[in-house]
Amino acid sequence: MAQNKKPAAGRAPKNFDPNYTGGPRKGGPKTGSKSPGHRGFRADEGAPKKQRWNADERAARSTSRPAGDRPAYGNDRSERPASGGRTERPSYNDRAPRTDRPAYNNDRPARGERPSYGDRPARTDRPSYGSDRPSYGDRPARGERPAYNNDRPSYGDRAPRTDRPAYNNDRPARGERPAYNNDRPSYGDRAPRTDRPAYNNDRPARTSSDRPSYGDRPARTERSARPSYGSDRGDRGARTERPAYNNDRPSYGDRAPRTDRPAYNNDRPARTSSDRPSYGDRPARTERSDRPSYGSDRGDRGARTERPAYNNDRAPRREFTSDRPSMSSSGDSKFYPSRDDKPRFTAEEDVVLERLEAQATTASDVVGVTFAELGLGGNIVRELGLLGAASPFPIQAATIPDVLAGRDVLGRGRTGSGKTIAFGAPLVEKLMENDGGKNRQQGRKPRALILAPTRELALQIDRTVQPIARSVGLFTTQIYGGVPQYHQVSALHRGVDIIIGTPGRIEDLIDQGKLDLSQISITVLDEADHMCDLGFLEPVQRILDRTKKGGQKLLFSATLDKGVATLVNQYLTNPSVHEVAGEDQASSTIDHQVLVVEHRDKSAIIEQLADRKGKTLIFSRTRAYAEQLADQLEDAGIRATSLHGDLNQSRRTRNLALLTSGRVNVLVATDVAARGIHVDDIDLVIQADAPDEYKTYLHRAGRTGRAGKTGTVVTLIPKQRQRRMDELLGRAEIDASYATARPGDAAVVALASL
DNA sequence: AAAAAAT
Repeated sequence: MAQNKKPAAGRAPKNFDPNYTGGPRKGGPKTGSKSPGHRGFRADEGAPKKQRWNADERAARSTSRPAGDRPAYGNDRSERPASGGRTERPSYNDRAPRTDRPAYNNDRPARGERPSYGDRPARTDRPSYGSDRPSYGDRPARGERPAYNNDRPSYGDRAPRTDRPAYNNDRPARGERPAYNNDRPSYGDRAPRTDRPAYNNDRPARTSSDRPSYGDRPARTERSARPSYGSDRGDRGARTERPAYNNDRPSYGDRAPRTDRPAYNNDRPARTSSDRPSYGDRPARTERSDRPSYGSDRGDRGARTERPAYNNDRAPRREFTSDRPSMSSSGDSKFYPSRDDKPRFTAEEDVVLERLEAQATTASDVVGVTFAELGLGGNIVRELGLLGAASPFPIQAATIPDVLAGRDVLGRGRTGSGKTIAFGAPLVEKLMENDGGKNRQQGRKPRALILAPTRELALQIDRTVQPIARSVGLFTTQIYGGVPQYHQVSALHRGVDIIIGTPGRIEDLIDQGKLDLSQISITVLDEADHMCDLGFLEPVQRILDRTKKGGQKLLFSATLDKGVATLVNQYLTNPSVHEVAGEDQASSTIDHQVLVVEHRDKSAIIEQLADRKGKTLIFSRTRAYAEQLADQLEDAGIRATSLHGDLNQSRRTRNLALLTSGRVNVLVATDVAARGIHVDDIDLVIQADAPDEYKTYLHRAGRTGRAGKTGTVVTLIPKQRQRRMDELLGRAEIDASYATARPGDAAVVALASL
């Protein structure tokens, strides 16, 4: 229970109260008797209140040490037993629910029945829920759930526990569990757990022996009163515990979509057609809508204005590149002369925007150059060496001097080319130079901000930037959602120099008055083009508006194009643009293959591809499919896990760590993992669903073939998607080989044995 | 569709 409180620390206790009271009361007769009487009369002096405060304090303490979760939890642990709550726990275990468990468990085994749960009263809600599903707006609630799951999991999972054994068997390597326990501090701490084994053994007997004690409970009396289970069920709807169960379910709720999946898949074929219409958004499309029949459509295709348009785009693009030398000499500030072109494009279109005119740096240009020569201080250079960056990569050599000179910079470097250090190191150097000593005081305001599109990326950036910052006595903190605010806020209170985070929580803290960006003199947008996409642009603009006027701005991305023109025009002054020359297909270490498959063969082929030794990253378009695939692979005996936005943050972090550490070899992810995430030695990327955007393709593919290593990208597409795929690969300037594949084909086997 | 805040 204390567990529940912990997570609640940063949030509204509201959510937890119901469960909380529900739990304790039933578990401990004492609390049960107290609550009715004392609550009404004395909220102030009652002993219960003290306990609560203690619990809060505990929670606060534990949350205050996120960095050192374990120690904090450890403390909790020690307290728990002392609290005596444990003594009561047993009674908790005796809870009616448990009695039900057996029954519950019995139902569970037939997980497939779950759907049958739908028949239950509680489930009835689902339908409505289901209808809400479509709208993601409701999801927010979901975000919570996951959180609930963290604590509860242990709880709700209890029934599932029966499953555990099997689960464990599947994941022998789950050394994580410890980590898992950490997440579930309170839970794991529970005596019951240790007892579990014993418990289970007792169970059979227990039911009979405990029953008497059950009889003692007031509530129980009611239970016993229930003549038939059937009636019991009727009551279930009203059962307070249920809600709790439901909370656990959420994870299951995710499953619901699964049911839809089949339908979804079925729709797919149709999709191709529906997607086409999306093309209709294009000017040329207007013609299309006129076309009554598809057949006629095709006939017209040759004449399609769009096509040529594509070609036209590309052609100039190359010219642009070839013009580079002359252009770059023309001046930096006019890199966005063709703004007039913009209106022609809509945001959704996957069109190659003109490349930003850039100063190209080649690898040969930086031979022999050192970080020190670029202007970085001794401590930073030393730290970079420790991080494995002995000498600068081209993109770093290109941008560091300009950043140090205080210029606004746009940097484009292929995935895995070292962009984080390219902005991180000079950023720290600059802050240090401006640090007159008065900036070390407590509560000083942050002076640099690094924005990223996903939490994992923010975390990863911090892992690189923090040591660099610390080497010169500066502090960083992460500000992103999905975790309690407390630690972040207290860090801000102590005073930090560099903030690394995602837009949502940063805005949230600003609105709460807990974060002041007025002293931010350097702002970095990583994956800048993505940050300019619909849904991100406005929050980013609001955040930039809060930073110091005239502050330095750095925009980085592997696919930096004129999609960032809005921000550039609005916030940057005379930016210098850098890229690394010679980064094209020819220099790539990635092999691209497209497998044309029958829809019904898709899952079998994915399974065969993923059943291999090396690390494999699989991308799916939706969270639900990612989850389904991960389950499918696990069922097939392949150690796999998933990464997507339906998981709570601790799971996301843990699952990613599973792949990083090699405890699983397969990660199935949504595009949350497409950009920036670095995991060593991923040698195969499978796109279970083809991406819609060429940039997405490039970023997903960029998860492999890093640091000069080789990698393979396999994209599965249905036959009717071939043409779209051609276009996309064309825009990405990638040459891929096509093959039609069936399960067991040589091509599939060969890929799996890579 | 996904991501990004939380309640």
